[in-house]
Amino acid sequence: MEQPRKRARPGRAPTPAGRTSRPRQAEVARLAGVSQATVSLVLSNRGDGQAASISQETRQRVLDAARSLGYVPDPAARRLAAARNNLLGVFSFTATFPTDVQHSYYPFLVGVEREAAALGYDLVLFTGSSSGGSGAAGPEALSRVRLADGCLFLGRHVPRADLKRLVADGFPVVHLGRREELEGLAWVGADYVSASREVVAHLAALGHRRIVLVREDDDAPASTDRQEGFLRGLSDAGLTGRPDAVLRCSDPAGEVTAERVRALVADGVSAFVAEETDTNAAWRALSGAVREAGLDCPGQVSLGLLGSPPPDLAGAPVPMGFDIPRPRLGAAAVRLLAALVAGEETREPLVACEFRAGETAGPVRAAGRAGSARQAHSEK
Amino acid sequence: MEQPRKRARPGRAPTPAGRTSRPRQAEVARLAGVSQATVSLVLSNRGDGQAASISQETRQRVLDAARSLGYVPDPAARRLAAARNNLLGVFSFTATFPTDVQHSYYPFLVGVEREAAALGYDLVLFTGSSSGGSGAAGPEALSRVRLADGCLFLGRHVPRADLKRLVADGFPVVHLGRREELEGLAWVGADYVSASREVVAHLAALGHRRIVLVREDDDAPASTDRQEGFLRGLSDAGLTGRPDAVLRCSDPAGEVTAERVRALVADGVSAFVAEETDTNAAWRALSGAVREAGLDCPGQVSLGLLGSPPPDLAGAPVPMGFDIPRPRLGAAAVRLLAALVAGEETREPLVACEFRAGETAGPVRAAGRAGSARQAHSEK
DNA sequence: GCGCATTACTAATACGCATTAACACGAGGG
DNA sequence: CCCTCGTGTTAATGCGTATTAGTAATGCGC
Repeated sequence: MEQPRKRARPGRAPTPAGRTSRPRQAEVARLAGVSQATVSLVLSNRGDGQAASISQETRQRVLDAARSLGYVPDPAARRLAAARNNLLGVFSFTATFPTDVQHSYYPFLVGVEREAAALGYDLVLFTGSSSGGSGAAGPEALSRVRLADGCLFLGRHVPRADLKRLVADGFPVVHLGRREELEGLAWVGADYVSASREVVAHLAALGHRRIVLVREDDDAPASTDRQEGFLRGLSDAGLTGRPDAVLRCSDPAGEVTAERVRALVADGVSAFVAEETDTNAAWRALSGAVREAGLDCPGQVSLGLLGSPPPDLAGAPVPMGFDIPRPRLGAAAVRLLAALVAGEETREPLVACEFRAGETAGPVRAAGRAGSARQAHSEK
Repeated sequence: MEQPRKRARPGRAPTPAGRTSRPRQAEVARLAGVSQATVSLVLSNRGDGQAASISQETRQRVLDAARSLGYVPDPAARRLAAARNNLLGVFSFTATFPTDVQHSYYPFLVGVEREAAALGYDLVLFTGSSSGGSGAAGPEALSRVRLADGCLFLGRHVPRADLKRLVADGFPVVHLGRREELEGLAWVGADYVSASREVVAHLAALGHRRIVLVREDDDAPASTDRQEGFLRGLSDAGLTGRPDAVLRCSDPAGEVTAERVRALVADGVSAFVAEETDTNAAWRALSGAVREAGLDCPGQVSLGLLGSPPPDLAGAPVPMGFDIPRPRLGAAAVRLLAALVAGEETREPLVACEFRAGETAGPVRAAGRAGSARQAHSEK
């Protein structure tokens, strides 16, 4: 009668609150007349496969009970119990849905969503800029992602330190966009090298012998890659890259003038390609200059854009070039992440771009010969 | 010494796996020479506030220990213990990120994300089409949303039955877009009535005495609301609504012709407003007819559009009217949902639209007095 | 000095699920 | 008839944290 240690149990109040709590495995178990453990066994084996010694009948009873109660496993508990919860995180340090749609990750998310759905994952969007919740945007912010099985990071503003920490802890992380500086960080990116190379190859196939790349004065990997692809494309086609094949300018609008273009054309250049950047300054300058110079675009001069056309194209001919398959990039990132979560060691970092024929490239005209370029055209 | 029941402890293997375990509160506690509970207390009170009786010294020791070990709380455990997971679901029966950006929920999501972040919630995106997770796309799909603390539904294709079920179970649900048919379902919508009223008020203030609403033959609440607001606006301004103030047509393009518009203007009508629909047929017909009739828009006739301008405006003057504040709608939905989750009973269904001055409305010209069409043109 | 309030902290849960040793029950095998 | 297997199910645990009852220690008033 002395109840040795019955100290009016501490811990939590019997019922958290008035909240009509969602059903737990325990409730499902009660309804099905089995134990909670059985429910867990049945539900985790759901896929069918090697039923771990649960009779068909029991299994069915449990499934029925679960459905009728609308049971859904608690992701947190699931995760805590060292399992997985079929949740993939998506984290961007800037807003994922910025007001300025132009800079959004939307196209990526299209692919991310589709692929995640296909692979059976749901997406948790961690709101990175959140100053809300508990505390500042300190380590807390990034540590929340651990609720998911793995996390996809968008943008280049992800704090290095936190990322490193996650990677070091063995948390599955994939960065969307090239990011080689961080050892062990998985990432996916577009293959600008091959794509640029392909563009050059197409121009070469159209008969162009002198092609000039207009790029900005910038050492981002995206720029470097394009240049590398461009040069490789040239050498593939047996066009030794003359030093003036690359026009690197800090002020495209000022440097790529109609005169200059005309001069280059007179010198034998028959095609130009511009790198793609945020502003697409190179492309704008180039296409503007060509128009101003009174050159017929697909006719006398071919143009290429190493990337997607600017959104404000509006009537202008679609440039030949390549499209960055953003949705596919997103999908690839998800696939990679899923593989990491599953413990596999897949590597699939680069996604191919799609060649876009466009309307700004055509065969070299025989009539378009120029002064010192006579030899170049002699084969016509 | 006989160890009554020491059954070689079941449960999990001593160490889950190779996972490099991050420090736990227990380790911090050991280092600081206190109990785990103390660590929890110190760390959860982080913000400062009313220190729950922990001495400055201990507090500091714990904080130091935590920092030196690089402790980060495990969100899964945190949420498990707190009996909520700070997750809000977002469910759309069509893909959340459709390829066709035009029809996307993007503008809403902008607000949803921002508000969720501000309130300290993360977002779980459920895809209706998703066959993923653990089950088919059947009733299972909708039941998955229960994994969040509450859920936001987008679009009008949400199956009634399932929604009803969720509501009946007391699961916090908010529908984005008016939805009154379902008892007990919380929703947020735009206040078309007030906005339409305001548009009319503006026109009245500019001196317009005869205003005509062009609407399609459709009984959607959105249409009805606009008409109601229009009529109220008229009566506010003391302009008794003549029966012919509303032009309801099943084929706007065919019915709203240049002739008809000219006739109406001749009859004294100085302003037209069109309702907004998917196709904006009414607006297109109206503005086309006015142009065709050779009427100067802000000068001889004022036009209004009860909604957002069509995306393909391209150079045409921005119509006067109102904008549906989609981001704010999203934000309001999140606020409402958060309130429901917290057990509050807030009601904030209608969000005000923003009046847009545009360029298609101007004061009535003194010369534009009615009578016959002759006068209307005489000032030319 | 004895109650009583206050302060500083700890012990003991509980959260919901996965996991696994252990048990119950028959079916053969010797 | 006992013992070994196999099969189906359960009891008991742990994951890492939050919470609360409880304890020890101190201070205060009379």
